[in-house]
Amino acid sequence: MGNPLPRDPIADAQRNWERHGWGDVAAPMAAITAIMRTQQILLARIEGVLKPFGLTFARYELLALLSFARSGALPMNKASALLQVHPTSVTNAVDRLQDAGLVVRSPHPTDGRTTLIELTTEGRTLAKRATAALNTEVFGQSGFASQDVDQLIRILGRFRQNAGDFGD
Amino acid sequence: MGNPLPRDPIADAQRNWERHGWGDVAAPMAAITAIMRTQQILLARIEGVLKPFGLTFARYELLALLSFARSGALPMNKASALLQVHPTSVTNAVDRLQDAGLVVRSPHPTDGRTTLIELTTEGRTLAKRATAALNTEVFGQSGFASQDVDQLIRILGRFRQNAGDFGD
DNA sequence: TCCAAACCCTTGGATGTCCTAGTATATTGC
DNA sequence: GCAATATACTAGGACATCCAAGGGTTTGGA
Repeated sequence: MGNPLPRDPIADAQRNWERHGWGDVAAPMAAITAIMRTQQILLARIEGVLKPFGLTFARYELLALLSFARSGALPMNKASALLQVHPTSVTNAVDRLQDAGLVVRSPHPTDGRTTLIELTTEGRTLAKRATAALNTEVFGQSGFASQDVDQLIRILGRFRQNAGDFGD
Repeated sequence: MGNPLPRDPIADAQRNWERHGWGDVAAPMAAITAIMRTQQILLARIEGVLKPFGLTFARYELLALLSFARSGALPMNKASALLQVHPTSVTNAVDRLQDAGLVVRSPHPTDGRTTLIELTTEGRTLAKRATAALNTEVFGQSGFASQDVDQLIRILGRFRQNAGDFGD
């Protein structure tokens, strides 16, 4: 989408903030902006690896989640909570995965309000192959040094907990 | 969108990865997933602060970029490069900002292909107010410890450089 | 018992992102 | 000088996310 810039645009923004009298929040601004940009880069890599499988990241996440459920099935509201996305996003993803024959919807045995999402055989197979691809092509070459990975997990873990993502 | 989960879903995913024989990439997977989730949380906070101004983050970023340009104007392709988004995304944002009277399009004086985006007076004022709000309500209370901010800037800065975002 | 409140999923609408083309203008090379 | 190539912006389409609203199901208190 573009060639490398001559200079780091986020460092420039940080200098601009300082120059305009916001020196006290320039560093957190830069850190947050860097997180946004890093997410964008990582998402693009992930989507690139998943494209040959006909998957997007949103659909892959759902598939992977189901593949780790003992029964291979989960209620939609559970999936929504675990993936931390809006219920309508799950509806959307399930629609497409179902069209692709990777999951099926089935009624909950005891609660008429709830719909279960269940992996099909093809869905389970594809999840396995896509996971292997992501592991070798993205996570296995993340570009983060080992100790930086630990730092990220620690810093972002604490942040997410403070943000109310999970108790414990 | 949901209540806090009893346990950290990313830590769970990491354990799942290890249990299924991907222990060597489980940590980077967890770090990357944490970045995705953190971005989601931060974006929601930012959008919440900008909503009263009638702005989204995408539009705010463009407005802020223009407000730091000496002349208050930038070619669209420059904005696309600096914000590191697709040109069509800039077109989209400019359409809406122009409808809101915050920017105007004007022809480039010497290059007939190029369109300049220029801040209006209202645009400049709104950018200033929105920046103040973000600084006090988001960046000023990011929830990251000062030394963690430094770590993030360092780790993510190196990552972005290796990813080809900028030279230097 | 039974009705109101709570919960679950889906539809429809607004935004944003990217990709692929298409149109217009500049630049380059012969 | 002119054709071929490159660059800039925009239109249309595919996806994803969220919010608001609606219809069906359960639950809980009067």
